[in-house]
Amino acid sequence: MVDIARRSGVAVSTVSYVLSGKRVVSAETRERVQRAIDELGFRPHEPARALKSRSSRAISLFFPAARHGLEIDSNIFLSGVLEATSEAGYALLVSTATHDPAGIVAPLETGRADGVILMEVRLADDRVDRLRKDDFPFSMIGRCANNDGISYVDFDFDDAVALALHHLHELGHRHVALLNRVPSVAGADYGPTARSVQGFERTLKDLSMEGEHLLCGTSGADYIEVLRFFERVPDCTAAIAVSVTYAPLLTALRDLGRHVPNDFSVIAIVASPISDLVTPQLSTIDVPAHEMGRLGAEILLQRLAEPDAPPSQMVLRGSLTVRSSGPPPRRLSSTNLGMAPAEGRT
Amino acid sequence: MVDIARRSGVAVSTVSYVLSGKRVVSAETRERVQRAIDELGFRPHEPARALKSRSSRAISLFFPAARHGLEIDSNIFLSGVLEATSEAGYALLVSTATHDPAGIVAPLETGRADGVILMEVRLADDRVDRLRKDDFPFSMIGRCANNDGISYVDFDFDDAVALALHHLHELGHRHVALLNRVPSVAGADYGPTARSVQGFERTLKDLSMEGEHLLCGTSGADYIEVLRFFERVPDCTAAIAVSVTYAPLLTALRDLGRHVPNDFSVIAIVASPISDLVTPQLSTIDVPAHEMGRLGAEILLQRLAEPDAPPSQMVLRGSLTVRSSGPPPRRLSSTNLGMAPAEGRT
DNA sequence: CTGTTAGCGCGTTCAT
DNA sequence: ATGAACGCGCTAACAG
Repeated sequence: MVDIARRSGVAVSTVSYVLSGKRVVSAETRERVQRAIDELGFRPHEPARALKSRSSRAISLFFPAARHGLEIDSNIFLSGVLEATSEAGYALLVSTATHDPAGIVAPLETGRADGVILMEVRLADDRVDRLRKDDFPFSMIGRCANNDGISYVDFDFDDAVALALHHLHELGHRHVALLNRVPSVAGADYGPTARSVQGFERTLKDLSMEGEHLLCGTSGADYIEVLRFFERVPDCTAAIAVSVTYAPLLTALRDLGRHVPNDFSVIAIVASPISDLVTPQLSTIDVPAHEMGRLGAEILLQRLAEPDAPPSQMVLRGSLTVRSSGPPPRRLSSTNLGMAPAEGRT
Repeated sequence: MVDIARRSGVAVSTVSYVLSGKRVVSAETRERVQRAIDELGFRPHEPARALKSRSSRAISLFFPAARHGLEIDSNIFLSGVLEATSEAGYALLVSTATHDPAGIVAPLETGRADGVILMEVRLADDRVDRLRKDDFPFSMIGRCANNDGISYVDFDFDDAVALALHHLHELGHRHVALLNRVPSVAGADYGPTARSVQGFERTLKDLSMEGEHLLCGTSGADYIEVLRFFERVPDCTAAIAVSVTYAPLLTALRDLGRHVPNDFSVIAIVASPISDLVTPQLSTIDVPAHEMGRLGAEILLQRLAEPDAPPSQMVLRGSLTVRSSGPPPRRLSSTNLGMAPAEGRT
């Protein structure tokens, strides 16, 4: 910087002001300085800037997939976060911390990041308590039971399941399963699981339907549990699959000889572009993961810009996309083991 | 730091040395200093450390998924990278830069990162030229045509396709399609595409088989192209699907009434844990994405530690996992449109 | 084995 | 509209 000051015949402070724009600089000198900057290929040194200004212009994202490899959705969230941060000129750090509260504040305490975005938020989350204690800036993709003063974006799983259930009811189903991931993935009181069950039970009652809640793993042979279940409960003619649980479900149904969608209906709740990867194509409720990532970052950046502004809290609702997959559902009744969706229970 | 020096009755430099371990400190004073650190909850300020030591202890990963949302694999690579960096005490920055060479050097030039990991490497890559020009430390997940002096990990797509083709030949297939993603995703001369085609054509010749190379998109209705193809070429009884192309393929086959694996064989080349999500379960060649991410980071970190060490260059080979999906392949010949795998062409 | 001290590159206050 | 000078928190000589 001293080089470029000399080269353009000004003081270093003037160079700084040209860079930051925090003081009026005459058009002429500004241009002269700018030329020197371009010619020397000068780039301001971030750590020095951060040291002096006490702001790293970076935020840290707690990234779940670092631990359990199957969170294919988190990718989409990440792309949204990245879009927002880079537009705002912020760098994005991904942190590998677990749910341990000490890990989550490390980037903040060491001055690596100005704020943190949390994912996989639990209804009662130690990390949130820790961040609140020192009033660190953060936002959440997801939400707790008590969210006073916290900015977050969340998806309305309660509503999504209700929506799915209504659709299945219209198709004639009267006995439906809800599949959630095993708690090991996101902890015991994981918001989406809790709230999807809530919506499930309420709507079952409203529509006088029967239903079962199933927790299942996704790797390897976990599908056998699912298979056993549907073997035991043949009346169950449809399922709502949250996230990657569609995989064990579809494998189990295939092994049971139940054809989707002719013999069995499935609605998957998945991050939006991933629904294109599911085969056979299923009706889905798409989680706008990219947008949620973007919003999650934006509300944090806003809080960094105006610390005293009121928190942004939003819950996004999903909408149903009906896909007709494969041949139209004319019945091939002789080959069926299960019930036909159009008939329901007798 | 001056506080903790006073509190433990030593000089600030001693505190620094306790922290870094770069000088021998007597067990007694070390413990005294450490106690003060713990009591005051002191954490060294990273930007200051970086300013003085000219090292950010951070590396930057160029993350493809920021642009096109469907690279579900990149997640797995990321988790591997994250594992290695965090173990080494490095922070991980994800960069949203495109293939533009200016973007890739930004974190290096501003002192935000000490090195860069590249993904989606092209056979001739501008970014690589740029990094080489200023001798910036970097590693690649993937490789160029000319890799002199560069550390990289890559997957042997040539070998993988050859392996798949041999297996299909043993099953009796004589006409096979290779599906790659459209070039728009990764650029015109994308290594995996080029090398998979290479392995395909060589092995076709070796085994006297016929084959076709197909580029396809994955979103929405792209599968129709694939459907048209297999309608036009009914002799083709098997396919090798690279990455997410399995989705349009399976959808097309289903719409054509060709049952997998009874009427048609598919081998997918996918990042390893993702193969569990594919329904129906397919025989796969798994790309060890997590391990590749880990290695990609490790070879960069090693280069940062010993700049003069020879570069590490590794090409990982895949192995075939045969999955029997659904009912055993007894033939239901009346319902078939296509050829049976066990019979091949007549 | 430990203390003293001079910057690292930038932002910013105070002067002019 | 511009310059001079100090210090952010830490590291690494150099001295003892």
